[in-house]
Amino acid sequence: MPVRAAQFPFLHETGHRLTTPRRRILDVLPATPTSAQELFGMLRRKGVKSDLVTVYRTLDLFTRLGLVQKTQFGDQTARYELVGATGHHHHLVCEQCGSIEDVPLDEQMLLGQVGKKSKFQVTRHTLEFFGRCIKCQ
Amino acid sequence: MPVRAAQFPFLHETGHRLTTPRRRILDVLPATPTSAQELFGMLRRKGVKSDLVTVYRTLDLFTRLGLVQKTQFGDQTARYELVGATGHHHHLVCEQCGSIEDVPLDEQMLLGQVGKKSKFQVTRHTLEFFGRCIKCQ
DNA sequence: GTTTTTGCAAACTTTTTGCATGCGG
DNA sequence: CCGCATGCAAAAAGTTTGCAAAAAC
Repeated sequence: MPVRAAQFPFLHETGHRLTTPRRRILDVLPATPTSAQELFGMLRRKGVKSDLVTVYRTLDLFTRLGLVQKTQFGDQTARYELVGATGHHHHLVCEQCGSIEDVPLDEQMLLGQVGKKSKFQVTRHTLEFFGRCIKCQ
Repeated sequence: MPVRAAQFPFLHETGHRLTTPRRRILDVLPATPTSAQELFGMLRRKGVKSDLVTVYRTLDLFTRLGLVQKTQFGDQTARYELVGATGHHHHLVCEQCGSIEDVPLDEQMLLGQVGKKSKFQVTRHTLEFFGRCIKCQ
């Protein structure tokens, strides 16, 4: 598990503790956008006793540390995904079946366009596509 | 008010009724992302008695009709804006003061990139930038 | 007249907060 | 041991639903 080994120092370096709940959440966190409730369910199913509040707090911490990326699609649910090996990418969200496909895109040009049009200092961005997946067409 | 005059037939054509609450909401709806609560407050301040539930239902209808665009930034609040004259555009959201700047971008290239990499059929997309506005830098 | 829409109450979902207890370093 | 982190209970915030009364057409 190179991912886990690589993530742990991250906590210590920033003055946070490596606790069992945090390790468990890191164990199940996929690289696909997943809600806190879903993660909580995944832990339960693995027989790990956990608390939804801890899941939220941990995801918030991981997001602040840059380990996790938080996204929101149409609904009012936040989704979290491990940034890990896959790196920065975007999503194709099927409005019929809810499936999510990852897609890497080169958006340098967009950032360049923004820079030309405004003095706004961009630190991050979200880019999501909605429509029909191959199966639902 | 060319906007209002242009919007109203939209309702009738799709079998919906032109009611006072809908007209009032259209009156205050800005072309900048605004939450249901905020709109409700704007109506109150104008002395218009209204109901938050009606605001939600109306915004949902307008969104389905394409009059309004729904977006969600980091928080769990949905924001709605009139699509009207400004047309499709994106947002620069300041994470310090919450101000929102509009920015028109040419994203054809991105859609082209998606088309090359996947058979997914894109119907709409969201693209938001976060960072520091000019004042907050 | 009859069908859509509204307003109110209440439910529901997701997320946040407060605080005593527990665990990591 | 000291202090950050957890778990529990409860609250907050945002949104949705059911239903009788009102208003469009």
